[in-house]
Amino acid sequence: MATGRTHRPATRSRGIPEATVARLPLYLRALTALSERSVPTVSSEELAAAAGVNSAKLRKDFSYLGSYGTRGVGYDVEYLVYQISRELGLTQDWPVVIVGIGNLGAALANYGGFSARGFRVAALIDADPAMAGKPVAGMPVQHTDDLEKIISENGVSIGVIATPAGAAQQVSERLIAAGVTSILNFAPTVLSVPDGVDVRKVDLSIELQILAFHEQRKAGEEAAAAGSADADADGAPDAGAGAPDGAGAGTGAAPAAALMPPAGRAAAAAARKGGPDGDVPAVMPA
Amino acid sequence: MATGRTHRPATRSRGIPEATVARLPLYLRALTALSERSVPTVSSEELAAAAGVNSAKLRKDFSYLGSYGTRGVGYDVEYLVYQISRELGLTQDWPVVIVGIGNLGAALANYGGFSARGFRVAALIDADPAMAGKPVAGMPVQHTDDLEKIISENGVSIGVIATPAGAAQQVSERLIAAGVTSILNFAPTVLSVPDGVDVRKVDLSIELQILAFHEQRKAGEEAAAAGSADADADGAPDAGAGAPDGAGAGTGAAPAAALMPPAGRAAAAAARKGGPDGDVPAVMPA
DNA sequence: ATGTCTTTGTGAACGCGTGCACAAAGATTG
DNA sequence: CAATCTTTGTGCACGCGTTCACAAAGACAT
Ligand SMILES: NC(=O)c1ccc[n+]([C@@H]2O[C@H](COP(=O)([O-])OP(=O)(O)OC[C@H]3O[C@@H](n4cnc5c(N)ncnc54)[C@H](O)[C@@H]3O)[C@@H](O)[C@H]2O)c1
Ligand SMILES: NC(=O)c1ccc[n+]([C@@H]2O[C@H](COP(=O)([O-])OP(=O)(O)OC[C@H]3O[C@@H](n4cnc5c(N)ncnc54)[C@H](O)[C@@H]3O)[C@@H](O)[C@H]2O)c1
Repeated sequence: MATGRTHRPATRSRGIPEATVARLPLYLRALTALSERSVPTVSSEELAAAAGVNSAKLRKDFSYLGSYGTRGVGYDVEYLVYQISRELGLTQDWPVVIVGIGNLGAALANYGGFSARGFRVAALIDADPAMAGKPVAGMPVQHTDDLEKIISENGVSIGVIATPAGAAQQVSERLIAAGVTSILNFAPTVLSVPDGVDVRKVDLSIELQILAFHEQRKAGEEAAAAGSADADADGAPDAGAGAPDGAGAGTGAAPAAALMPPAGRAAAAAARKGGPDGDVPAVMPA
Repeated sequence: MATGRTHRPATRSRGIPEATVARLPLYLRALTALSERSVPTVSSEELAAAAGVNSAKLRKDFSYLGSYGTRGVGYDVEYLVYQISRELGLTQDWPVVIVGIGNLGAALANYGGFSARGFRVAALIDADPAMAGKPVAGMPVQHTDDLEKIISENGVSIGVIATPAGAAQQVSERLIAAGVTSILNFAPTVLSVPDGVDVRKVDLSIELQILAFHEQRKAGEEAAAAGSADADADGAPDAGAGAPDGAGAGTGAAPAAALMPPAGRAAAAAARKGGPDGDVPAVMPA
């Protein structure tokens, strides 16, 4: 996920819970699809299924927006599309700049889903002089020197950062100084920004690591289940992925032992899914 | 953000809370940086600052892994790097396939951050016959026909979907049938998957919409504050930056407004940042 | 050893988010 | 108009996550 937003009491602002806000785009997408099929109304049950959420949750979410449904019937699709769009601020135009037009930045620039929802790529900015003027997605790349001018002249308040991690903080500072108050950061770094500026991050690496964690846990459970017959029931497969935990020098032991030998790793690895996967070196970042 | 995971009791699994798991990669990144600078130990305070979280939260997170710190001193960097890596399952090799080698897929394939953490791109798969054999990121693109074989032979359990939305569900089904149990989905669709399969999604459009919501709210508050004297007095650099907003591009073509009630739309638009227009309607979400 | 100082690990309180369950509201039918 | 059926809107309870605050643990100095 991309999470983010610098901490904030969240209170105040009479408004909608953060969790609900994060789901509104999901509802909107489902509703738009229904709208295109000229479906006039939907029940909370149907819409919830389409959006992949619980229907009670959906109704509660909508209740924060007001009472837009009709009991016994459901919600008017078109009306709800409008209400959610308005709530999200999509009834206005949001110029956006993308900074760092490399592999990812170029892909983003070419992405059609941008303009589909009221967002407009106002400019593409890169520090590489060789890129300046070069057209990407039918739009000339502009040099970082003009960043402030571009932000200011276009009234940009949302910036997307797709530069290398090392440049991200500095780029964010320039964007903010120029007037940007919302940043979507693709660089794998924690951005430090002043209050009042929202930052959301998208980090591929983190997503994969979270998946790997669950994958490992699943493999562990599988191994445990296979090992002790098949009487799973509710075994509560301890987190430590089984073996490796207890074995490794217990807690409180002298920490100085830098890298420990990957003990029971073999077990978990062997328990992997089907497929002749013999090797498995203990690859480790350092 | 990317959020996701199909619902799940979440409880059970004697283990680490989901929220903690999501932060471990963050800690790991900060620790890796310290490790590269040969810093031997860090306090929870320092590390928390580097990771952008609360120090109490960090300590509690680590407490789920065990007692790896030394009171009065802090945490041994190398040791912690190892423990977290092990917990996340990064001490083993995770082959990954990317399906849909278009703009985004190609960018992902070229991304170096993949292999940096134990993930290895095992194959690039696309349905376009014209792509087959073409090298992307030094690796020949393979055709979808061989998807099952590729998954099976490489023991792949993590798949990345970067196809158009329309193809995502079907692709996920093929991946799952072939043995994949974790999916990172970049297509803007809700994937329906069986229990036991983890799905995380990254949706640029949703992130932007969430930012737009907060941006709009900020603009509303600002307008309200400006209307009632200038009682703010809170350092804030006053994001406005004085852009000739209202006049220029502004809210050019009304996007979806053509629909139902033409109510507060004008007000919302007028409340955009900067514009020192006199009016100031107390823009408020209904 | 003893005392002081630093920092961890965690008990406890609190707030947010989720989901159940149901009364109320309105449509629909007779 | 009354009865019935459908679906919303929400009160309530529960569990997870966050944060505070502090006792205990250990390092370090004397
Ligand atoms: N490519 C991916 O799939 C992917 C996935 C996840 C995260 N990321 C992250 O996104 C960022 C970009 O990735 P990429 O693969 O496109 O890298 P890239 O090297 O292809 O592109 C980076 C671009 O940023 C430009 N740049 C460098 N410093 C700059 C500055 N100070 N101001 C403006 N532009 C600057 C460079 O000229 C280059 O064009 C990296 O931080 C990467 O870690 C990429
Ligand atoms: N480009 C971005 O920055 C971006 C950002 C967010 C989300 N997305 C989403 O990511 C997805 C890919 O975006 P893109 O810009 O790379 O699109 P694209 O059209 O450039 O690439 C899509 C690729 O998928 C391939 N494909 C189509 N059907 C397939 C199938 N059934 N099996 C395998 N491959 C198939 C196509 O041949 C093509 O190469 C889209 O769903 C898009 O909405 C893209």
